[in-house]
Amino acid sequence: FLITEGKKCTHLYFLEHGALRGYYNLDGKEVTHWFAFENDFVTSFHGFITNEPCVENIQLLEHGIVWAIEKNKLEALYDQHPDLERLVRIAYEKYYIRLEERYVNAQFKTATQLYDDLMKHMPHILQRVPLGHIASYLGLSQETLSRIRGKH
Amino acid sequence: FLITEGKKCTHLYFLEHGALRGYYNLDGKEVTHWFAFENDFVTSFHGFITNEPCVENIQLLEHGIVWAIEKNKLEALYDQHPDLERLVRIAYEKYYIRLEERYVNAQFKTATQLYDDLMKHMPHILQRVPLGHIASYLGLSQETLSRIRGKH
DNA sequence: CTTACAATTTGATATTTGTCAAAAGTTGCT
DNA sequence: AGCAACTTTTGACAAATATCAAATTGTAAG
Repeated sequence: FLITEGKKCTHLYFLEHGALRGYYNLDGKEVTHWFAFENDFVTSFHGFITNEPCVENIQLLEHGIVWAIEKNKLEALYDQHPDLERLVRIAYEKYYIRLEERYVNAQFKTATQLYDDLMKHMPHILQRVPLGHIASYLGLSQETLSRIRGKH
Repeated sequence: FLITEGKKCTHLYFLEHGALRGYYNLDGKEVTHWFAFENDFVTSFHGFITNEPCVENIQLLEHGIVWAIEKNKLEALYDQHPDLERLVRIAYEKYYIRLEERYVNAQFKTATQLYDDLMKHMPHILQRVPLGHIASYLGLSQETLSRIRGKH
């Protein structure tokens, strides 16, 4: 685990190699809300940004290489290198619209469409991650996802 | 309308006073995906960030005051004033976690919980916006929302 | 190879929410 | 007041997905 529920989240991580999952507990269930793979920046954004104890867990799913930088140090670097701050601003822009797209999809597509989209955009995920995690990532029950998958 | 579907979205707006709604068309239906009120920054982020023609419409729901700045000018200002870029970075951070929260709610709460949360966080919305818009904002049909509302 | 444990699939049924159609309520205008 | 257009509510029914339980399959260790 990189981060666990209730702790402060003081680092931004960069995943050089491997797979991570971010999830939190809701009514006793683990709800996966993202996966990260090679070359992703990762943290519990809510905790990192607000400095409140974080609500989610970040779990390593494979062996991998992760780099970390402390929030304080990152902010000190912003002062020295406006270029870096620009890079981060642009990263946020990209992450924002990516999330926006996921939001719209989750809300208005059927289970089958969600699965097909995932197959198209992240086909490798199916080999690397157990089905239950994928189901909760898509907001479906594992049984529903299994049935959808059966129809091929 | 501040922005309509298919056009380039070259401005960032600041809503001093009034109410806006952002929506797009899906299978012939209008899907509202956000509202904005006093003191919100607004644009069609996807279009603004990628420079692609935008997919959404931004509509004024009341008389109001809106300020606008062109993307080019804003970026020129970033070069002159790193402080401004910082401000924008921080704004993106806040918008990001707000969207993240909405995402999780939409996916894992029941219709009734969504409505109760909205009542708690944006009670004024009900006086200012027609029910149909609110329903699609929450990802519900208007009939479902009406029935939920009836139980009080 | 066999056993034990975990992950996935299948089946039966229940719940939630959506859809369509009609009725009731609002609002603004003349 | 009375009409037209729009918004909200109500009812009957259909569809999608969740839930619970059990069976099956996959996997790693000894």
